[in-house]
Amino acid sequence: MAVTLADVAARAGVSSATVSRVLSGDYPVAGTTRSRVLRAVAELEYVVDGPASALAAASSDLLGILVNDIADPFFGIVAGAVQGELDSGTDDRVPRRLAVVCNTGGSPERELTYLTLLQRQRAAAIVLTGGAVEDPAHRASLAARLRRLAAGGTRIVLCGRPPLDPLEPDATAMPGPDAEAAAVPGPDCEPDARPVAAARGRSARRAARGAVLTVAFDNRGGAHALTAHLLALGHRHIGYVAGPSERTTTRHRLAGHRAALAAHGAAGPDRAERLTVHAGGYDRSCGYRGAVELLRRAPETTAVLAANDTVALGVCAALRDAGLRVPQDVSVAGFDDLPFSADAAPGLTTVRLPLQEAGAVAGQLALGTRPAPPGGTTTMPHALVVRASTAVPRAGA
Amino acid sequence: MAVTLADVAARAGVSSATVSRVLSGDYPVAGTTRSRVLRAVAELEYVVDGPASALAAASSDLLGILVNDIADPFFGIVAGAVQGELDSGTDDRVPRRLAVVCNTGGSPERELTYLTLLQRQRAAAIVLTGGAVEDPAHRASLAARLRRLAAGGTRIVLCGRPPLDPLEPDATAMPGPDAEAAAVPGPDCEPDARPVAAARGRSARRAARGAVLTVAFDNRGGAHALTAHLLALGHRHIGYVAGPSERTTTRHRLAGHRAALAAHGAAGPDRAERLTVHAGGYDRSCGYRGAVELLRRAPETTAVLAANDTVALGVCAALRDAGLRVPQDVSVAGFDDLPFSADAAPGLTTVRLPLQEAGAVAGQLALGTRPAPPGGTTTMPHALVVRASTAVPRAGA
DNA sequence: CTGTTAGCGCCTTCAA
DNA sequence: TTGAAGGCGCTAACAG
Repeated sequence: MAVTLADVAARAGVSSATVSRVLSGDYPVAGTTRSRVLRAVAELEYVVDGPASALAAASSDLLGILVNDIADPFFGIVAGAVQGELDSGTDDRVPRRLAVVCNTGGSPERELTYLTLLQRQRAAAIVLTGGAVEDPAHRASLAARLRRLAAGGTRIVLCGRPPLDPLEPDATAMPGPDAEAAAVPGPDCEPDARPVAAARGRSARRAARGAVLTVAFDNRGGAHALTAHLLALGHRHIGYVAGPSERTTTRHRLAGHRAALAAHGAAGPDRAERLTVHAGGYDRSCGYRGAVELLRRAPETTAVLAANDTVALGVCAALRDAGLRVPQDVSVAGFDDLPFSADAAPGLTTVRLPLQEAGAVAGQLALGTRPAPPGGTTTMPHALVVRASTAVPRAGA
Repeated sequence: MAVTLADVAARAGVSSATVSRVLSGDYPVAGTTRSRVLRAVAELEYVVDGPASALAAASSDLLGILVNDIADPFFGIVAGAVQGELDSGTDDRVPRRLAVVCNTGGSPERELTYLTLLQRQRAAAIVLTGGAVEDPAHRASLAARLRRLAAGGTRIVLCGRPPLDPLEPDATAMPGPDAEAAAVPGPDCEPDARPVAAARGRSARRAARGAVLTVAFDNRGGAHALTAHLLALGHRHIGYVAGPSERTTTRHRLAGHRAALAAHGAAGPDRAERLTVHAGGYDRSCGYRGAVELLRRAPETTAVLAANDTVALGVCAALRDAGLRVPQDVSVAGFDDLPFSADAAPGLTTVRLPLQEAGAVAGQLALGTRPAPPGGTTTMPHALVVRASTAVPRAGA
């Protein structure tokens, strides 16, 4: 049906192997032959058959990107940056690799499902972005799955979620470097993760092969900085509209928040608990509902931290609808610094995460363009961005 | 390296053909055999080799989605909806198809490039979303390319851009139905497109095969409604911060705007021209710069229409920075009704486009789940959403 | 530098 | 209902 290598070969008067070599580029071919082949290719409008080529070469040029919500700019920015790396490396007009963006909707099952689909396509690399679901069963099966894929040669990169748990000593028969790579805790590891001292130091070079690499955000540190900012302004009744409770992102940000409160000698755990509302998701309506609930529970609240910028907008809307002004009556802060945050009215105080950069790094790691970092984990810096949505609490408070 | 069909067959004590049949499902196999095979599959953690299967079956389960900017929620929402259709149809836990989201960045070359990549992967269908570039050369080569793909059996769906131009009578040797399908003008066709009367009526059923289908937005109508709304409020100096000039979306929205002005006997073409600023893109900063330029050219402006909601936010920011209040001093309206628009302060008056629905329809068309519409084009309705960013002009104006 | 020759892993007739 | 066998289009040795 379609035109094949053999057709081109016949037209150019060469063997199909020669055509293949011309097309793949990385093999010496005489100039005249090459141009003759290229002409035939053009005349016949030949397009390589990806599946056949992948089968024969036992490799593919697909890069998978898993996102929790493709409609959320957070993921769009990261995914776009990952994809951008595909086009950069090559000088050719046509990038060789294809990025496959898969929308899991935050569902663990779909995450696993898409992993299967990508494995089926023999994806060269897979980048998992955004917070991970914390359910122990899923956590374990996902980790096992990823390790197996990595061991099979698929490059695996986690972007925006903590590294895989360290392996149990006997969990793998192969003396692979995965264990060490995963064992050095990044900032988003469990606070109580015991550093495996013996594992350090010898893995940096080997980590690139078979290891699960990580590009982490400092969610904990960001939330800490944000809370410290509010405390410094004089706030003592700080509410927190958190994301879904079973997500790593949620827990780490909350932990940073609580740590800052504790360091300040501010609230006891039960009060902090009362001032924390778990929204069901990361969208605007969750923020709205969360704020309503928070005001009901704790009308004395003078500041609200939100799970992210989108949620923060919902919080602002709820406050406005309740007749409260931001920041005169209540301060509000978000997280991520998405593009619209600067344009909200008032401009949103937030923590900027370098999404673009993180995506680019993840992409390079996935392509093998960038050496694996020591320990397997790169941590991106955060920056507190103070805008107009936070101010000193009103006098009466 | 990986476990193959033959391995499973050996384990289950059957032939590889039987395993293949069990896995593909659509073939009679004895119950006991089937369960034995499935057990072997599970024990070996067998995963089908996509490329091999695509090669042998001469078909693939990849669906391509081209977007102009994956970080823009407009595209995220549409792409997410398209992808959602893949998971719905099947009752299985594992959807068979994989969506490939490709980010063109609005570049014609990359659009063509990704088309090649998808063709190479033998994608079953391709959905092109968002406004198209209007450069005649690109337009022609893209159309030719899409028609060829469609003729080759790839389902092609345009979502959010106008249908392909009608074919020249002799442009194709095959008596394919494409010509008719593309010939019935949707609302976003050229105003002067001559309806090919003879073509009507006989194509609806056949359009599904080999035709390029379209899901269109009524950009023209939406802009008309928005402008009429401002005119009704009493505005007479209405500025327009348009998108990049060479995009279909830009031109159609602008045309609707101008038509409304003309119908109202409002502005002469030269004045309308002076009040129109072309931003270089669809992002916030373009809106900001566009508004600054507009204020410079026409300080008497009392209302500004923006290319879309994101641009509108930039416009609002520029106005605020210029000491102007929205809507007291200047009214602002956007387009699309993205989620954040409701939360802007003031809430943005805009035109709601059913992005989710359009994406779903496009997905169904691409999967063949939904019959092709008569004429090949489905037009989605728009709705004017009036919020707080538009009001009557200030008294002095 | 170029041609020849085997497969890659699976699907799909064709027989049994 | 199941098995055997050929080939999908390409790449990667291995010769020449």
